[in-house]
Amino acid sequence: MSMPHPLPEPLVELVAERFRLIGEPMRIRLLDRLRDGRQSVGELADALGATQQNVSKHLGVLHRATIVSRRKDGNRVVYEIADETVFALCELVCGGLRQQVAALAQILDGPAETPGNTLLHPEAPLEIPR
Amino acid sequence: MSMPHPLPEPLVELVAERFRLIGEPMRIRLLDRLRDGRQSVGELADALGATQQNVSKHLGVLHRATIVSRRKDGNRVVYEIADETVFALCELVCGGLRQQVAALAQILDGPAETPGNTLLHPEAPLEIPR
DNA sequence: AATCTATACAACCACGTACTTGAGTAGTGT
DNA sequence: ACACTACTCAAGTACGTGGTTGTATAGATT
Repeated sequence: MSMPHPLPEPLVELVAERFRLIGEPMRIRLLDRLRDGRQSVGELADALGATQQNVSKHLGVLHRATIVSRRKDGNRVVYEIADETVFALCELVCGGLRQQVAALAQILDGPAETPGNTLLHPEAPLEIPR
Repeated sequence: MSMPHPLPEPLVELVAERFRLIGEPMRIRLLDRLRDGRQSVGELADALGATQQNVSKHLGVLHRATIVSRRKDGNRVVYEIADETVFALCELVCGGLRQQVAALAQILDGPAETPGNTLLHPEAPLEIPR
């Protein structure tokens, strides 16, 4: 399950788009809300205090990317998570952030000798002054 | 190792920024090249056929986000991956893409009855016509 | 010292896109 | 048939940012 190494250009583009797609606060909020199960546009709009149009637009984007699925239910349109991997992605990112703040905290507290810490770059003299 | 559920707003912002950061073709190319080990700005610029300034700029962004680390080596500045999780992220994304094309292929080949396929939304009548 | 190389920084432009506002279209109920 | 609700689509605006060009600085070379 590994990627080709000199990452072929089209793949680069695809992956970038995917990340860019998720890298939007409103869309992350929507996905987070959808963890509670399928919900309609209006429900999501109310919950997030956003306009119905804006929510609809963002859901459209997520749908076109097959990250959420769409279902008509009478009058309303109900969206649902279609690609669960997004949450795994978020978990990973959060984990990375956690590691960074942990590394920072450790620096502030004191150098307690914990090797293998390549996160954060406090190897002092490496910084370039101006 | 789970995230808080009603994702707090600041976290939403942080995560989004992280994704947006990686969701840039040039930066993905740079990270991909750095898998071969530490490299200087010039080397990367040559390898990618990009201007030195542009590469430097993007590396600066990645550095500020602590995704790469920076080291002065004589005349040159050498960059290196600092947060390996980015590759895990790419793997996950690629996996997701793979699943999607697999699902698509399956639809094209014929409905061979493989349940649990929530990716892609070919549950026909759910689409909204115009 | 003078020059060459490698890099970062600043200003600029062009383009994409998030959000708003306004209009159109299904479906529901009276 | 009419009104109401829920949603999508389209146009307009504002802002962020990727790429270019030009310049400044640090280190190596002669």
